[in-house]
Amino acid sequence: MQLFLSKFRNKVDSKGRVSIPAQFRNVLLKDNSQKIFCYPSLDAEAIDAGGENLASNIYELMDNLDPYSDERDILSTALFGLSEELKIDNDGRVILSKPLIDHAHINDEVIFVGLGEKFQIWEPNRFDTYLIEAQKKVKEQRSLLSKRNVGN
Amino acid sequence: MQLFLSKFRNKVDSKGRVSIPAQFRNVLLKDNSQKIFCYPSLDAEAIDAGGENLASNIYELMDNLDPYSDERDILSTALFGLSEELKIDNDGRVILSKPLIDHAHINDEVIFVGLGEKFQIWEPNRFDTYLIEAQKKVKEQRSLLSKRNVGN
DNA sequence: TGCTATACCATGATATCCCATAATTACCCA
DNA sequence: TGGGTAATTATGGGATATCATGGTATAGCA
Repeated sequence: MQLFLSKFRNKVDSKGRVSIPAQFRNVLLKDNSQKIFCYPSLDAEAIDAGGENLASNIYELMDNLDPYSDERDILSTALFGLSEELKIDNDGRVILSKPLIDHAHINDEVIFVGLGEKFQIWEPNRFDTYLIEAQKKVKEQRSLLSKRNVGN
Repeated sequence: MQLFLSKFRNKVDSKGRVSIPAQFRNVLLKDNSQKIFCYPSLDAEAIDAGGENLASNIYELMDNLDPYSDERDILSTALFGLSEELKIDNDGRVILSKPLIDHAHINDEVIFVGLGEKFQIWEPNRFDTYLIEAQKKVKEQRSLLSKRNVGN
């Protein structure tokens, strides 16, 4: 499978349309998908997105639950109820839904960030601060790791 | 099979009519259904709904139960006694019956939530509280649910 | 008559489709 | 290697179709 890599900054136009980066579209095509599957990230103020592949991973999760149980309803509310399939138009654009825009605080520009088998859509400033935080954490962990590694 | 996904907020007009979201209607069409099959949710103050597919799944479930068991009696009363088929009119709307409205405490607006093979109809405020619970639960169970994708 | 359900029509908002353009990138060949 | 040409891409705008919603009219029924 081809992976979503690197990041791109695109505009949201007056009609709410955003171009999916061409590189990402190519990955989606291999996935034979004219849509992207999206949902609000659980840990971040961003949108998680991907193609058929990502979608079917989530469907599989749900398949493991008892079809008519209370538990399944609750989980599928949060997973399916907040997910969307956005059609990609002929020019390679999608329209983000209001709930997704709100969750990610998106205004008139977004960053697409490749994460391998999925990608995220961020409001640019939030992504910057997130990135700085993330790098800080990596450094901390690395110093922990290297101290430990001295021993064995 | 196509799934019910995402959520939509629609109005109930003075005659009690509600538009079924177009996306859901498309799923129902694949199911060759001009009606929706509805019943009060067992565990929630909401309405469960779906197409032919949902109805036949429930019949099937019932068939597998011991004909003279309490379990079957209870389920069949709870589901079939209270279930209805609502016609979808030419403009894509249905009229919710009084019992369904009462059970879900519906007023003049509703939320449609896709849950995969079925969807639910909620009074918006009640849905909000339920959703918060659902999200909490997903986060708790994330480690169980997802090896890869759902989380980060 | 009143009530209810159904069919039909009207409208504003939104989404979708199609085309145009500028900027960038890929390609080719001298 | 460089330079010019062609293809791709992101972005904008206008026209059209779809959708949710409200209203009117008609028919059935008690």
